[in-house]
Amino acid sequence: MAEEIAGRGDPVRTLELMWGKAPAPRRGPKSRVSVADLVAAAVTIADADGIDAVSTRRVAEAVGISPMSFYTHIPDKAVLLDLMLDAVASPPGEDTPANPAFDPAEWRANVTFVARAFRAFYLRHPWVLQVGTHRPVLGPNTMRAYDVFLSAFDGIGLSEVEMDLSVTMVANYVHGAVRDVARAHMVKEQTGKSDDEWWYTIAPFLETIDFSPYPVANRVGPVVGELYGLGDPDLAFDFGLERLLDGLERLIEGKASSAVVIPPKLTPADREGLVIPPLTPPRGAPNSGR
Amino acid sequence: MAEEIAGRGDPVRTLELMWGKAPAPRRGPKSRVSVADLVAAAVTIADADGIDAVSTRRVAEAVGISPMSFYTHIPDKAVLLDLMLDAVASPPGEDTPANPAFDPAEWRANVTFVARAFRAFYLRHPWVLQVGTHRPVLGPNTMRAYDVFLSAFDGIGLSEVEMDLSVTMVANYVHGAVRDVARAHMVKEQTGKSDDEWWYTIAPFLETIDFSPYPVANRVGPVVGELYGLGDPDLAFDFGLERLLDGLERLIEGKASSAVVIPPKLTPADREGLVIPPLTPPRGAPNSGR
DNA sequence: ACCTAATCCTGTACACTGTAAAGAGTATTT
DNA sequence: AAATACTCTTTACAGTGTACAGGATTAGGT
Repeated sequence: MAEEIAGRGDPVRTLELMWGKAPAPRRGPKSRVSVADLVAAAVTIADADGIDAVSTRRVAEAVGISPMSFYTHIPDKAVLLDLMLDAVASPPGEDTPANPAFDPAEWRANVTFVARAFRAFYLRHPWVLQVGTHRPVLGPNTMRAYDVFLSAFDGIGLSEVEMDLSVTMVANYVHGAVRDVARAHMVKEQTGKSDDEWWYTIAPFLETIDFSPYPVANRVGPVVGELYGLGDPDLAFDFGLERLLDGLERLIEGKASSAVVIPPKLTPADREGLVIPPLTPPRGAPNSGR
Repeated sequence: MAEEIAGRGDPVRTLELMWGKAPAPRRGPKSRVSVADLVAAAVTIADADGIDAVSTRRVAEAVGISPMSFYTHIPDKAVLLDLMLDAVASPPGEDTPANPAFDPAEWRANVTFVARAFRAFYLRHPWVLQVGTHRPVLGPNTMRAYDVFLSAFDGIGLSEVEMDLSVTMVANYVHGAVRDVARAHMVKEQTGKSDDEWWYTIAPFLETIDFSPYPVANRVGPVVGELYGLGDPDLAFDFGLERLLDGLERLIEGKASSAVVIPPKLTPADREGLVIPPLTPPRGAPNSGR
């Protein structure tokens, strides 16, 4: 019942493993398995049976070593989760060109594209939504995804800070919006019960309840329900995305003349010379440019 | 390692417990504890020590019964999670008036208010973010929160469907945006390590890495880092919210003349007469109207 | 060739988890 | 008084992450 949270292991050790920069062992027997093998096995399990099917024992068994041998290669389960997140952020078979050609004139289409790709990524690996990451996963694949994401906002008149904030905004929105759909998918697979069946199961009970204390919901709910049945996640996603794009457009239009939106409140400059990577890389990768 | 997902127990039983409509027992000894006691204890534990500290044994012990007696009152741990979510959605001490007076003329302020309140709710109960809900929590408190949320969008020229979509959009955005902050809080409390320390720990390693394959990120990252240090979550939140509001404003402005935005694609009308509650109540409550 | 140190792999063990099963005690209905 | 329905308890099982100790294998230093 340890909760699934990545980013708790020794951060440097995690990064070393993620970038393949762990110092090569000088003595001792050759490993029968590699870290990549373990991570790949874990991802396979997670894709198939969900994140709670990923146990150190099962991963070890999948690659053919004994349970405790897992810890020879990966110090923690938390580290495994980090490695899984970066591994899945850009599937090997679907590499993207080094610099995706985003025409700034088509920025709405570009942002829509990366947002949809990001969403598709979550739907392909829904377990990612269940892994809480309280630190950015600074792995190569995640960085790549962040770079592509950022590129969609490049050259359209936004400052660097605004670009980062915009990526964060869209990524956050996508993350929030995809939850319901992804979970619905998972539940359908696991329990075989669709949303419709669930509603019909509880409908008799709901009829016994007085909804008058919730007047607005009571007015809106039935209308929405009749028009869209039990909800159209794709519609909801596009609706929100369009609003976001309109909001961005207004920002871009107003940039030329209007006041600066982001106040540059400098922090004490004792960080000079320090390599500070991006603040909030998206968790996972858009499967962009195919 | 069972994953924390609510909404898996018998839905009707869950609803009965949530609305206090479980049939009163006709015989047998009086209960020493109530469902509300158990839920309250569980929430206390979650608030204090995080969601993975909430075990059936610990909850039972907290109310003074033996571990298995838990199951006399609550069928599942999944049901407990649902009950916790609705219980926390509107703390007893902070009740709101039945109809919060939202002046439609001030809709931007109103939406900002509910969004901020929603965000504050997550920061007060960060464990809510770790509980995956694949079904809406149709409890009284959650309904109330949804109703208040909806009210902020009422009377400003949006259709019912657009109101629902707008609430969903804002709720999704807030959910996504609050993750990092909430987790940072939790980690700070649990490990005593702040984001800054984490960055300084990994900085030496990061300097050994070639970031040139990520040109845009490599350009944006340092600028953002220098201006805002390790990130200003409040700023990022407000930035995204302002864009959202601008997008909504454009929608509202264009409503009078322009074409209908939402195509009314009717589903087969075999749902007539069925009471269909709101599609996607927000998970948790804005602490609105104080 | 030997010894030592580093490394991989393994078995055992512990404290947890959710909860199934069975039974003991208690209050109400018949 | 007997049957019933309910609360609460004990025991038990299959899982989990991982600490610890030891055995097997390789390379470097002598």
